[in-house]
Amino acid sequence: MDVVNESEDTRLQDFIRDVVRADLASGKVKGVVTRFPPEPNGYLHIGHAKSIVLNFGIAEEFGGRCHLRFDDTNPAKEEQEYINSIKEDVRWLGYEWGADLYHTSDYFETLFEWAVHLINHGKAYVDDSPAEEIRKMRGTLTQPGKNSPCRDRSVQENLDLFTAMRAGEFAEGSRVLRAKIDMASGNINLRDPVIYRILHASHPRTGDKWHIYPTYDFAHGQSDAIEHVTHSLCTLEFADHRPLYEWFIDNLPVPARPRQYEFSRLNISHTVLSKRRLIQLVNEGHVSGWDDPRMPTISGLRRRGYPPAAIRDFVRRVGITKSDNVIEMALLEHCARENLNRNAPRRMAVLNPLKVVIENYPEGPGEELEAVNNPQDESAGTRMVPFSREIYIERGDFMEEPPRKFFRLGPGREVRLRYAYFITCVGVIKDESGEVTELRCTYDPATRGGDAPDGRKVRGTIHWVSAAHAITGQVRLYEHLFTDVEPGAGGDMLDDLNPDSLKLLENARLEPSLSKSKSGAPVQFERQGYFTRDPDSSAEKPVFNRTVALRDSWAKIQKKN
RNA sequence: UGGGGCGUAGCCAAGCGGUAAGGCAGCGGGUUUUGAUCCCGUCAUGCGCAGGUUCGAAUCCUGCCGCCCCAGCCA
Repeated sequence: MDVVNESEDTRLQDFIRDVVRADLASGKVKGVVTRFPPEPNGYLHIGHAKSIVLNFGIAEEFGGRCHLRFDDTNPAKEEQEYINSIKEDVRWLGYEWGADLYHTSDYFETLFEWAVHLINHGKAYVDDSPAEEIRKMRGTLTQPGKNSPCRDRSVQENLDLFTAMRAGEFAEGSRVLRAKIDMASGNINLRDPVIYRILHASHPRTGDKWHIYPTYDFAHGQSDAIEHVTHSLCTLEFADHRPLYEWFIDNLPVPARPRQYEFSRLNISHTVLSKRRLIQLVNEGHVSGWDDPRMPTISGLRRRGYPPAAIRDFVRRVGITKSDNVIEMALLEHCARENLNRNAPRRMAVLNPLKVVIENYPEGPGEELEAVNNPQDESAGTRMVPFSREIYIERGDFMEEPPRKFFRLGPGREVRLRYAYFITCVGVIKDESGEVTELRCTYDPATRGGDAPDGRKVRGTIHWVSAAHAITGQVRLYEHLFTDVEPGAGGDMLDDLNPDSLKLLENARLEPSLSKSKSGAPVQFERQGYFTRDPDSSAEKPVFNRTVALRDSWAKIQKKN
């Protein structure tokens, strides 16, 4: 394979990479530096993955580096727990920041000096107005704001007040420092934005050292400058902040001039990706936690069994643009299947067991039959699977009155047991209520391994597991968390919760080799889907989560009729 | 009624004045010891709408229309 051509073919194209290439080509920047700047106040979700893959990906592609920077300017809502989970998730996604781990709080002292610099140049002032008053004076979207009565304080008075603010001499919320820009600007962010507020909260990293904390706007661009970030990539809602970002860069003695570029955030059908709504799902108990396999969080996807490579592939396929979008969940699922098809070893598992007795098969321990581990990967080899007179098959693989095109088992019908024998159904046993409790079958010893020497064909091949050898486990089948493409579009997202998003199967019968499977490792249950062992598993009872079902054209045919 | 952003197929998305890439979904067919995978075919006389410039326009100009974001001492 021609490696050079391959990398050409897969070269990613988007407006941000265009800018990076141009800046590198013109010599505007000598190397590219990006950053992923999460606020440690929640768990990462797949929307963050888009940003992570973009930022770390660009650094990788252009031989630069990507910083991991915790944007920890608000001690009121940030916690160490989140810092830990974020690091774990970024690593799991396949990225490493090396020595480039930073915190905005590392720059608090510099930021303070720069605020003083602004005051000294008459470009910032302390405002004593209550929050409510400041809000009123800000004006509206269509009407200009009004100048605060504090706007023309002397430099000295501002300095004294700001110093006292730092010393913790004022009550929380009693005063703020504002940049003096333009109360009549059409851009509300320029109407004398608050850049420091009083917060008597203990910070996870700086403890009780500070009583004032910079706002996002006053911290972000300057942090980028301090770190010599060249391309500061963020989502569209920050586009309005860019003039402010640049105003600080223009008015402060910063060591570099980073540039901000905005792209649209990721949206996915049948789920929600806003921090607020994710928190609500967790806090109100609609899911078991941040890592519930139905959650679009990185930890949820991990527990669900999504390979990190599939997530990277997904966000790359989605692309980077400035248009609003809602990506169909089907694309994410496709990426998972494509990866798992290549990598997941195959096993047999009967989710809804129905006992089958093979009347002409000898009693006793049975035999072992060879099964292929992965038809897509010869190097995965084969394994031996025990077979005996009593087995379990899937209830859904038998119908007493099969409709047209049903290729599986029915009275008098013959099917192939995968890697085993052809069997024919010769009897159906039911209980008083009429429910089928057992099937009686005969097998053809000549079809051992699954091939008929006489060339006889069967339409169906079904999976099975030896009753005496099977281990019993719990299987969790997941569906979309929401029934609606856009949850909450019609009001409350809770109205759109899918009542069937989790189905528990307590009595699944698993091929014995499954007792050895490791949590997180993918496995395909033949004819059903991709699964992974859940950490809830116990020694006696393994638990498997369904990552994604196999495509099912039979279900599609049934739906049509 | 202010400022910013965006409109190419059901969902994404290339395209940068020379006659609409690709992926997902869908549909049709072939192979198959997974109704899986894989393979083949099909899917925009059309690029929000209306004018204009040009030999030629999704690309340039003008005017409309629609959608998203902004009035936290959140990020």
